[in-house]
Amino acid sequence: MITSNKPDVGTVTREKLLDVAEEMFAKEGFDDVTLRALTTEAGVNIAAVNYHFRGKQGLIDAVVLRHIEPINKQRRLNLEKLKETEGALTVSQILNALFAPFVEHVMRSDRCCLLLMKFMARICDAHNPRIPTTALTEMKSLLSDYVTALTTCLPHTPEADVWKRVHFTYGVFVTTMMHNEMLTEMAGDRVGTLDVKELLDEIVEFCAAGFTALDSSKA
Amino acid sequence: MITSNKPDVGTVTREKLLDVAEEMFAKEGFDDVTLRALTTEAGVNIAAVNYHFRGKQGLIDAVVLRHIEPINKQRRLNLEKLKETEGALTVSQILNALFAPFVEHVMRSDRCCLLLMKFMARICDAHNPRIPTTALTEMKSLLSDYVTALTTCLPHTPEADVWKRVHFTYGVFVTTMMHNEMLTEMAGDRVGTLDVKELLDEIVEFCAAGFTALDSSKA
DNA sequence: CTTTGTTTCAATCAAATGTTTGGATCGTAA
DNA sequence: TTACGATCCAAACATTTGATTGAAACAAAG
Repeated sequence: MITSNKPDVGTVTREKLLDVAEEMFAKEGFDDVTLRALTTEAGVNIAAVNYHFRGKQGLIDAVVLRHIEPINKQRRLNLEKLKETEGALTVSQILNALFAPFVEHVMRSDRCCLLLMKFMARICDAHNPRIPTTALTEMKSLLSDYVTALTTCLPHTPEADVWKRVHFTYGVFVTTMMHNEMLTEMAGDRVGTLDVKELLDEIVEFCAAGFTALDSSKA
Repeated sequence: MITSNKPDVGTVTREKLLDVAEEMFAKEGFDDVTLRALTTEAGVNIAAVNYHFRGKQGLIDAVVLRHIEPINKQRRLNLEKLKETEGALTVSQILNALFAPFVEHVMRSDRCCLLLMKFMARICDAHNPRIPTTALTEMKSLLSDYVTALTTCLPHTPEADVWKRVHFTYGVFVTTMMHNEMLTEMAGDRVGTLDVKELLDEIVEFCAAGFTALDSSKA
């Protein structure tokens, strides 16, 4: 045996870095967080980032994949399960299969909901060069399958237009997650008690209406 | 007389800076464009930025306000004109009054449509500290008036929920404008021939359906 | 105790960036 | 021409940032 028997020796600073990075990246974005601010907040020497993650990008990769992978796995599962059900699917069902894993992941975490939402929204910015490419290709392939499913239940909408509408929906989702503090402000008396599940249902209903309305208007 | 009688003497580098800045900011964002890259592209000395605009932020302010002000002015006009019409307004009418000035401004410009769309999308990122505050307060006040108008034609939706849906719509609009190159890719054979007016109509129809569906489901 | 591998730390490095400076250049008016 | 204000420019400056280094601290094994 070379290393110690206590499994978490030496991994405490690594975990600390991941947690603090996640929080600060969510609040300020990947580029606006300096390694100095991050390591100071974590109570860790700045060289630890290079030691444990081979640099800033490595830290970003680690903290991003930690969240995005289980969510996308569940999304695949949901779609498979949905395909097995008999009868025609509704747009709402499919959109829900796509977004519910996100909500479940957020609520399962012991972390502040609003912060995690914001972090996930930053991950969804597919044009940010800091997002690891492995996450992007997986996301693209996943969306492709969802578009196929959506096309089958929108008889009058060509697939190219379904893509466009998925893009619209994606816009609603990301912007809402990113600027969620505006929603808590609007909630009035129930400040801070933003129900993520409820919010997702509203988004799904809003977008599903858009899908079906444009489909029937082409009939 | 102190200065020359030719009105555009000495303003050529100023204009050049504004034009190049607009294009590069659109493509890469405010922070990712360095003054060196910008002035090199413009064929101008780097000190010109400080001389003409008192620094990078001053340049950003100038190029942002140059576009946002005429659009918001037209938006106010449209809403006033709409209020004067008899009978109840539709959600589509109001959303159109909000977005049409943007399209008209883009098409009136001699600049590349897609670039200008992207630039405007960046301006709409209200949380970017580089966006001049004067533009933000105007936008907030403007949106408030539009929400009031929307509330009157959605009898079952409380104003707080109208705000939420406006937020959704804003998300569709901004994301679509920002990542418009994805849409041209999807267009297939008609690559590059993205019709901005047509695209806006689709967005309005998509979102209007979401507004009315959620209103009637509460009836 | 000595050795070995892992982890931490203060200090330093190299590159990039916005800003500033002091003088040169140019056009115009007296 | 001369004087003057506006404009331009090469060079330098101060700061920040991610990365690196070499030694120290530590724990476990021999």
